[in-house]
Formats: sequence, C-alpha cells, structure tokens
Amino acid sequence: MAELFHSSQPIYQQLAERIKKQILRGELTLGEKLPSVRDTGIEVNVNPNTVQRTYRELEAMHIVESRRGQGTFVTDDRVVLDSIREEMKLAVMNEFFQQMYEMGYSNEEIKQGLMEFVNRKGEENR
Amino acid sequence: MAELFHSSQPIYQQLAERIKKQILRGELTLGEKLPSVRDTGIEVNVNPNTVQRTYRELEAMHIVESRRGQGTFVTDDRVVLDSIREEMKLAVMNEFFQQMYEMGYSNEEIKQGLMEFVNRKGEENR
Amino acid sequence: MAELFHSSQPIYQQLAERIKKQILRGELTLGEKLPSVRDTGIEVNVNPNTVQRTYRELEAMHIVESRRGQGTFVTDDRVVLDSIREEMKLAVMNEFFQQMYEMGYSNEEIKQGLMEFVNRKGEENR
Amino acid sequence: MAELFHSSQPIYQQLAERIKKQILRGELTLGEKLPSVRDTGIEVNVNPNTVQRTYRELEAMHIVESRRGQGTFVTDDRVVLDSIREEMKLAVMNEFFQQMYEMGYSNEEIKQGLMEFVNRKGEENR
DNA sequence: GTGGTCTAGACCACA
DNA sequence: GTGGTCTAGACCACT
Repeated sequence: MAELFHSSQPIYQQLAERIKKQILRGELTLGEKLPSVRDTGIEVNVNPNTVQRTYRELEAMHIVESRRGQGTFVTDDRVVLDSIREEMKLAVMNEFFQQMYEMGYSNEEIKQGLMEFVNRKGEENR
Repeated sequence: MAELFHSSQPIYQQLAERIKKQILRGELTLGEKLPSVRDTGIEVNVNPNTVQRTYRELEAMHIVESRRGQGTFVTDDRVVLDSIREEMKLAVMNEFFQQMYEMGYSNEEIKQGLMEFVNRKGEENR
Repeated sequence: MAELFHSSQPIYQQLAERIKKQILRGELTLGEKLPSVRDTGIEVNVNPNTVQRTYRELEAMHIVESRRGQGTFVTDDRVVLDSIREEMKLAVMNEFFQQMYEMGYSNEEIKQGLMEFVNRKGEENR
Repeated sequence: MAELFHSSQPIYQQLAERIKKQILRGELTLGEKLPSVRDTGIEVNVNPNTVQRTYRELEAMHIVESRRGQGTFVTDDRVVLDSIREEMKLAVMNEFFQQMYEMGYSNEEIKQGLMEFVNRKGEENR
C-alpha cells in the first residue's frame, strides 16, 4: 500500500486538499455524493472522526454540502466552484512568485527559468 | 508594528525561512555575523529560545555555523550556498507545477497563465 | 427551484414552522384541510416520512388534528389558536430582548435601534 | 450547580455564543487571554476537546486568536470586533422582524407591541 | 503548560 | 445508513 499521508501536515488537511482538487479538476462532479465518512475512513485507513473533520472543513469552504441522513455532496453551484478554482490558481501563482522573488530572482529570470523547466519536463515525459 | 508572523507555521521556521532568503539573495554575505540570539529576539519580538531554535535549524542546513563564544555566522562556503539556492529553486518550481497540475491545468495552460500573470504584475509595478 | 430549506435545522421542524405561521396569519383558516402527506411531500420535494413527522409535531402543539381516513385539519378552536399566537409573539420578543441584552445593549438603545431599523425598512419598501 | 447548557443545541456552540457575547459587551477586552482549554473544561464541566472545538469556531470568526504554546487571546483588532457586533445586531433585528412578519404582524404592530413590551419590562424591574 | 491532532467508541437525530 | 456530538485518553510540537 502506498503511503497516503506525510506527517508534516494534519491528515484532515491533506485529505481535504486531495478531495478539493478532485472536485476542481472535475473528477467529482457537481452534486455528486461523496463516500460516507465511514467508507472513506476505511478506504484511506483513518478514523471516521478525522474524515468528518475533513468534510467539515470542505463544507466551510462551500465546496461540499452535508445533508443529514443522506450524505455529503459536492456543491451544485457551478459559480462557487469556478470562483474557488480561480482564487486558488491565483494563490498558487502568487505564492510561487513570492517565493522566487524573495530568493532574489527577477521577473525575467522567473519567466525564463520556468520555460526551461517546462521544456525539460516535456522531454522527460516523452 | 506590522504583524511579522502568521500562526499556521511555527515561528522558528518562519524566521529561518526569512533569514535563509536574506542569505540566498545576498543581503547577508558569506561569513557575515548574524545578530545575537538575544538581539534578534528583541528585534522581532520573539522568545530567545525560539531564535535559538531557528539558528539551530539553519545550522543543520549548513547555511550558518555557530562558533562558541563568538556568535553565529553565515557559511563562507560559496559552493554550499549555490547548491542550496539551486535546490530550493527547483523545489519551489516543482511545488508550483505539482499544485497546478493537480488542479487540472495542462503544461500549456500553466505556461500561458503564468505569462499573463507576469505581464499583469509588470503593469502594476509601473 | 429556490432552495426551500437550510441544513442547520431539521427539515421537519422548518416545515412545521412554515405551516404553523401560515395558520397563524390566516393563510390556512380554522378547520381547513391540509394537503395530504404525499402531496405536500411532492410539493416541497421531501420524503413523505418527513412530512408525516411534521404533521405529528403540529398535532402535538394542538394546531392541527388528524382524522383517520380523512386527512389532517387545522384546529377549529379559535381560542387555542389565539393563545398560541400570543405565546409565540411573547417568545419571539423575549428572545429578541435577551439577545440584544446579552450583547450589552440597554433597553433604551434597543428601542432606539429598533426605531431606526423600522424606518429604514419603511424607506426601502417605498 | 446551575445547569449551564440545554440539550437542543451543541455544547460547543452554546459555549461559543456565550464567550462571543462576553467579548462583544466588553467583559473580555481586546487582547485578553482566555482561560486554557483545560481550565475552561473543568470550569464548565465539559471535555477539553469540546472546549477546543469552541475556541476553533471563535477563531474562524476572527474573534479570537490561538497562539501555540501561549494560549488563546481575544483579537486585538477593534475594527473586526466592531463590525462583528454591528453585523450580529443587524442579524438579531432582522431575525426578529422576519419572525413577527411571518406571523402576520405589520411594521406598526411590531413597533407598538415592542413599546408595550419594553415598558412592561421597565415596570418589572422597579 | 499551551494548543492541536488523532483514535476508539458510544450515542443521537435525521431520512 | 447517514452525519453530528461528545468523551476519554494518548501523543505531539511549540514556547
């Protein structure tokens, strides 16, 4: 079994991140039901309470909606999802630039370095 | 006073990151002496124990070395510093790609999105 | 379709509240027959069991009575209805005062704040 | 011992409400330290985990700030607190009006009913 | 000593 | 069967 979590970040956050991304890239679609807290717990080998904490966090982000007695569902509001995706994309880009900038790279160097990086990646995948 | 630290990451790590970057971008040069644990503590309003821990972490990365009775100094080994810089740059780029990829963006989209982002940033700074 | 229920309160209670108010403000009159459990279920898109539970709660408040084989009817006892209305009005006012008081507002401030509020509301509806 | 909680709402929410109001009405001041999770647990006779859930909720509302190894503190941002107070005041008033309105009372009736209510309350407290 | 995470297990209300 | 709450208790990292 592949190790699913690393230890430097709480499990509930790692799990939330993973599910969030599954939703953002469309692997889980609008309105779809997530597996129950208990089933997910078994699947990723984690206590159901921990899974529930994950679902609670996702609900606070409005990515997911819990309905008592029925289950937990991906939001059916496309607008919310789109805005979250855009927001996250910006955050990731900002973080990247911030980091590079603080290491002393100029905008040009960042651009260039990234191009090389992409191209190298492209070759690797051939 | 502006808030220097956020709460989601240990202060000693945030402080280590900051000093590390100051060194990487040359603000602190090879062999230069860092301020004492006490002085830094006062300056950033943090417990000296915490600063101590920061210096310990930096020493473990070989970015810094402490000399008994003299203080803590930036390493004077340029090679070490260069390799750390390169390593960190790769790590930051990898992290960026990983994140974007997991959100469902293709290499092309990442490249393009980033270009727009840089250009927009360039305009802002005019 | 507009969302009819929020998730923080049981659906059967939300539905009971709604029907109760329809009766209190005379939208459903003394002795009038309520739609069947099944019809209501279809109309508000809810499990008939849940509607059943709603009707049971309303019956326990003596707002409604079910007659075997005939259906569920608004009580025909005006006195009961009046006393429930008065009771609820007092409860709502008490709750309001309690809340404001616990937030640190004095009786005078509550009065004044409320006047402004009403007047502002009046203007909005012009 | 007076009963501190009723059963119809989760303890962690009731506790959060109570502390929130203590802060809003100035009983706990800007930047003040709350008792530790454990101490509060003992005081209100509740499991520390439950208290922590309370503190977490308050932190999510930006009313409170947790600092690792130091404790939990009332926010020191007066602006945040003021806006929360105003927001809550509006919410409470809105809720009140909504309720009365749904029971069939007009704005005038609400105003009048409330005046009587305040005056009666004033007499009681004599 | 402080907050934070996680588990195991019990119990409840809802649908 | 579903989510939600609560407890008891262990363990960890930070200050």
